Amino acid sequence: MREDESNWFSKWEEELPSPDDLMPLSQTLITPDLAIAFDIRSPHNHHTPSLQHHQQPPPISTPSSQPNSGEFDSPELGGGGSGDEPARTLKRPRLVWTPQLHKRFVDAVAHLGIKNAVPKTIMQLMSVDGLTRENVASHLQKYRLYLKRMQGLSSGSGNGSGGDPATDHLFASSPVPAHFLHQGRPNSDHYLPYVPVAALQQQHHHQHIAAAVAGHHPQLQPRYGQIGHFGSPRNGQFEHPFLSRQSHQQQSIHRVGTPIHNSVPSSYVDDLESANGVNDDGEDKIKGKC
DNA sequence: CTACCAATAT
DNA sequence: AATATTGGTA
Repeated sequence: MREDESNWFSKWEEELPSPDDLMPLSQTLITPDLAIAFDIRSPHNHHTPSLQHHQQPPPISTPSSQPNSGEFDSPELGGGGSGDEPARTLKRPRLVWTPQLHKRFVDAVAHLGIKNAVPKTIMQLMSVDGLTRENVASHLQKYRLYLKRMQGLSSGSGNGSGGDPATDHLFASSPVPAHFLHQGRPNSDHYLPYVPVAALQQQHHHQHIAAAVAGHHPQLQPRYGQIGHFGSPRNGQFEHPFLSRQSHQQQSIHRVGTPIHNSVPSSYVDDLESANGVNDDGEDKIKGKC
């Protein structure tokens, strides 16, 4: 009855996302306050990678030049206008869940186990700076619905089109760990594999990826201004300019049980996965690293 | 009081 | 449709 333990461990090992793939991801999500505090209102658009700037009223000031190409809106800047900022009360741009981010999310959930996969924990495990609990909670909610939906339908074949564009979207882009589909472990004790690290770290390495790309799907996701150079026109798949670590999140981690302290992986390897698109799931390769 | 979750709003 | 925000509850 309890051989589970050995089992899950084995499974766990197999499904290991590889530490490199896990921990140190970071996105350049900047918190508004921080940005402001640092005065990063860059006159040169420092566009935040995955954040979509919902600019305020772009009243006028059409930036002139290039009607079509660069739409980087510099929010209020542009030189023009808004001299004063709303100082406090800034809204954070909507987070865009890229396949990469989602992957991280799924991995985190998978490794935490559905049971312990709650927003706060997930958030901490993801270690994506700038990510808030609410961001994760919201996504988690949707993800759960997706899982449920998927359980009910296993029949494959029905769909003729080979793709359920309407059903999956982003979620389909990352393999759902099998055990997710039927969870059976409501109670029982199973030790926690490990507890997230506190994140006490400060690094000042300036690594910058500059532009990375952004080829957004021409078909979906219509407006995006990013500079579209770089093309991988028909290549598909997007990449994001990740990087930059700036940890600022700090909360008490009092969670339970087995205090297996683990240390912070200092790896910096970003997983520039090729984001598989639809099809070809290609789980990650597990890099056996011990 | 903090965090979760489901519902609801944008 | 995808995220955010809110409200009730544990």
